Amino acid sequence: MDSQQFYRITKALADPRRYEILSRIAKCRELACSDVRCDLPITAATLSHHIKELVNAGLVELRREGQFAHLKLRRKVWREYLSRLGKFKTAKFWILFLVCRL
Amino acid sequence: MDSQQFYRITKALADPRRYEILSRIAKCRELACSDVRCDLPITAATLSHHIKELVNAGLVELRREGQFAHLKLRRKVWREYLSRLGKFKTAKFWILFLVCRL
DNA sequence: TACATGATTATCTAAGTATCGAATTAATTC
DNA sequence: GAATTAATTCGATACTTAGATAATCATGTA
Repeated sequence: MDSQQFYRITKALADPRRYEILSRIAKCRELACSDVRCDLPITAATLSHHIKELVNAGLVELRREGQFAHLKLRRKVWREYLSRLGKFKTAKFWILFLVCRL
Repeated sequence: MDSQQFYRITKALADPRRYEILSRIAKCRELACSDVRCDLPITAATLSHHIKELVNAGLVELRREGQFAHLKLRRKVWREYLSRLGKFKTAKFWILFLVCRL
């Protein structure tokens, strides 16, 4: 995962509504746009905008079938993101790292 | 960690510059503002603004000592955040969860 | 006391963006 | 073909915010 994708994902998560949308998608194997929106107080246009951001970030996969757009979380990308986010390298880490290479 | 703090943290991470700042703080046990800024192309005022966001989010602890403000990552909060972020509850999870409680 | 240094606050601006309504495209159904 | 439904695109609006400058506060030092 390159820096650009990392930052796109971070930004995509930063809007609570969009995070909620991602969360709904993540809870299912696959979900249509209309089902995502069902009880959210936003218009279809707004949802479409959020979906585009999530797809651009590489977090969500979109499959068209007839009138419907089915959404799916790209779990591999999600795992990669979590893994990268978790890794601040501390001073202790670097000392250990260097010592182990002696 | 309540929802409000969760969203504050998510927002705090969403600016690349601020993430870089957090990253620098995380790499040390403690760091003064002036050391954080050393080679960043931003004014002290801007740094101060970012620091405030990080402190408000509960991610960074600020300790004053004379003229200096020393910054430290609150690692417990960071771990809690990562843990919460990682947990989308899938349908599979809920089925397992319910079955296990029979 | 005067000066220097680290940090904060206040105010402003430019850029970005969440949201909407209206129009549009595309597939389905009558 | 006409009507319906799912989704997208466009343009406008309202709000947020990263960043700057200038002024201020607080501490340390000559």
